[in-house]
Amino acid sequence: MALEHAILVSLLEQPGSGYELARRFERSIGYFWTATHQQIYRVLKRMEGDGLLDVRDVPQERRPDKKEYSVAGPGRAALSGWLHEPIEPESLRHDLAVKIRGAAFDDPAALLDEVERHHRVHSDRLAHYLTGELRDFTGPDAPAPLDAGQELQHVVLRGGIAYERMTVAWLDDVLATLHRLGAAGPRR
Amino acid sequence: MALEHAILVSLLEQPGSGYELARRFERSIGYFWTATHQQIYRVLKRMEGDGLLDVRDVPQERRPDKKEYSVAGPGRAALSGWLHEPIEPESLRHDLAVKIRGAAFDDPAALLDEVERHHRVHSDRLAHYLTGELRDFTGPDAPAPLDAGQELQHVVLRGGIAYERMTVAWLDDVLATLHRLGAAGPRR
DNA sequence: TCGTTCTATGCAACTGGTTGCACAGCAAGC
DNA sequence: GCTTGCTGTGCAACCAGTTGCATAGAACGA
Repeated sequence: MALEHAILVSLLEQPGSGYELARRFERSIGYFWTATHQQIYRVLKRMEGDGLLDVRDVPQERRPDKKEYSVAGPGRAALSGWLHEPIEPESLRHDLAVKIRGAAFDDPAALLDEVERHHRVHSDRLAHYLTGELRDFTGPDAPAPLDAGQELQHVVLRGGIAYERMTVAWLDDVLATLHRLGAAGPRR
Repeated sequence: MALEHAILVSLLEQPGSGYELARRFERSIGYFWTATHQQIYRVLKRMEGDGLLDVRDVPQERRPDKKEYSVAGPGRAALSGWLHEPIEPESLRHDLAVKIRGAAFDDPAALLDEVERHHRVHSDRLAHYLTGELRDFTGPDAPAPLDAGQELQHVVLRGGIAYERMTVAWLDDVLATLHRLGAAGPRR
């Protein structure tokens, strides 16, 4: 259950409410682990019950109160334990690849729009990551000597950048292949 | 539920039993969608009940009988419908990245073994994919002009190859970063 | 002959994640 | 004044996927 661990890491980097966590999962943490707010609230409650997290009610002006979570001692221990456990190298789960192979039994050209749409999404993500990298790590406003935490965040971000770059290049390959098949023989 | 669709594609490419499907999910289809035999049997049964698949009992010599599944008309229609639906571009779910960010709050050097292990697994997968590519698509024994289905299988395999290559390169980057941090200051 | 491996199928319990819905206060624009 | 959108929290139902276990015949080597 890596969501728990992702939450621990995120709260160690910066304590926050469920809502704030949900927003982080749309951004940085979400680059490599996604979660909806419903799930986050549920897991936070369980983790609090298990003593992994501390909560603090924070009244706010001009907005609803929030519960700010932070990592308690046992939470830190749980994370440390997990870090020392081996995990399975994970495999892809790529619907689009299933579709592409399935297109052999349908009209390959019909996939063009879909593939182009994915291409746009991944290009946008790539641009977004590159902007973030410039802002936080390589640009003039970035902290001059990065500390260990920042170095590690950067190497993870470089992974996201590499992934998106690779995906965009592959989708170019897919598009070229689909065009080639469309030109050769429209359908089976 | 892409497992259903992955099964349809696989059975269209070649009818087979649950057991054979499970083996394919360890190989080619498994490059981009994984499933255990328990799940496959359960889904096959449901799909048969829904009329998407036909079954045929095949007695075998020297081994237990098997049920050979093939795609029925409605199954083909279901696949075609799905191919025309847009799907969400998916995001990574990468435990290792969570661990790497978490290492900032523990001993980064302790991750070295784990990262090296993942590096080996991905290198092996890459080698395996490249062997398969040579055998089925680019080598002298490959069919000379590929048909549409083979072209599409090949472009998907190229995606797997690109993914593994990218991952191996990134893990090199991660290793270098961890070494650098270990040399600079052992722990926080 | 005995343990192991391979083919072949399956159930049951659990857990993690998704989807749909609800409530509430406040701000901003039409 | 009304709708829209943002912050903030949550429940309930469902579904997909994992884990552990069970069975059974045949082959194969120690």
